[in-house]
Amino acid sequence: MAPTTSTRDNADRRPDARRQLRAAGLRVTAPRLAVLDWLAGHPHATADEVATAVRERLGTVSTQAVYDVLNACTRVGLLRRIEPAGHPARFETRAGDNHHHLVCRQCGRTEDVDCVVGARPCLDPSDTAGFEVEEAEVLFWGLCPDCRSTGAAPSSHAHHEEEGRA
Amino acid sequence: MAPTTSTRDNADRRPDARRQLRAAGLRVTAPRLAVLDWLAGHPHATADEVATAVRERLGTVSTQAVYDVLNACTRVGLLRRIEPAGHPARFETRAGDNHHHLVCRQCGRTEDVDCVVGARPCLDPSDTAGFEVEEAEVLFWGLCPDCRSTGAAPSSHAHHEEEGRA
DNA sequence: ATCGTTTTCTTGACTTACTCCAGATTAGGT
DNA sequence: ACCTAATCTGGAGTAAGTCAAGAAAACGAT
Repeated sequence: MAPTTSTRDNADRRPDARRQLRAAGLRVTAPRLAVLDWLAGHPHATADEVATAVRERLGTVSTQAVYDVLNACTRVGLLRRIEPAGHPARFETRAGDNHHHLVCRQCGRTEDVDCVVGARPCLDPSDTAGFEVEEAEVLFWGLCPDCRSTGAAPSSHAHHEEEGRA
Repeated sequence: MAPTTSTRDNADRRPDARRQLRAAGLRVTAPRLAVLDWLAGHPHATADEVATAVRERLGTVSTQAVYDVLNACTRVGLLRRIEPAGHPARFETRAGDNHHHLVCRQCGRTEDVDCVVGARPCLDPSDTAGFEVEEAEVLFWGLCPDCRSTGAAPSSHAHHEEEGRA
């Protein structure tokens, strides 16, 4: 949040990221380092949040670059993408272990939940319908503490706030 | 798929839908009946597919009307909306029971999976972080039979087909 | 240290899947 | 049959992300 870092390109602040990128066969670039570095301290951020943070550090970074970085890192497994229905995608550096998420229906706030079961795919469908199942994604939907206190209980349907457009 | 029905408004083909709408406090309209009726025989259809099907039956129906119907019915629980990451939302009439889904990463084909556990929320997170958990959504990701045979194994990262844009 | 190749970043248009708005239309109780 | 609220129509608007072409870096070899 508070950019205590100087304006100059501080590409080496997190040697981790550098190493990880190399190991994954990706080139080490300032935007990539900045994304990985910042995301390590701010899990579950949206692409937009990442872009803002990275720009604060590096100056100008194109939206496209941010998406490219996020996609490339996700592809090689350095990042994990979570896409809760109705909310923009969120990214986290905690990838690889198989943990799940708790998502607030209202504000989209996302928290980690350790896997209830254990190893991936962690659950088995009773009938796979011929599919080759690769992963079980578990999402717990609810209301975060903040949204709970701000009224608007999601209990029964039809409260005047998500009311179609009548 | 084959509209064996005559072109005229066959609003009564599915007395079920009529009854359900009334019970839910929604007005009985031709688009609503058509949507519910068709969807009953074509689960996991996208809004676009629904629109096409409904137009085949009723002639002109606005996109907005389709979305309104889908949203209204979802809101009162006559329909369930599934929104797999990276794919448009899908709708099904099997709502209320708590079953899960199997989604093809490639083509988005969706199939039902009966709940492994039982009653909602069906799973409990170890630590709710202060959230009021309401539902556990389980999505099994994989490849459907068709996409499996069309090559493109999703096994390891970086095969030339989802290659960012290099 | 410099070069050349390959990957990555920039700019900016475009797409998809929806939602919003204002006004015309219609359902259904009385 | 009427009235009024609920529902549709048509068209613009939005959010989130993708595509494309060329400029600029990064890496490896010289």
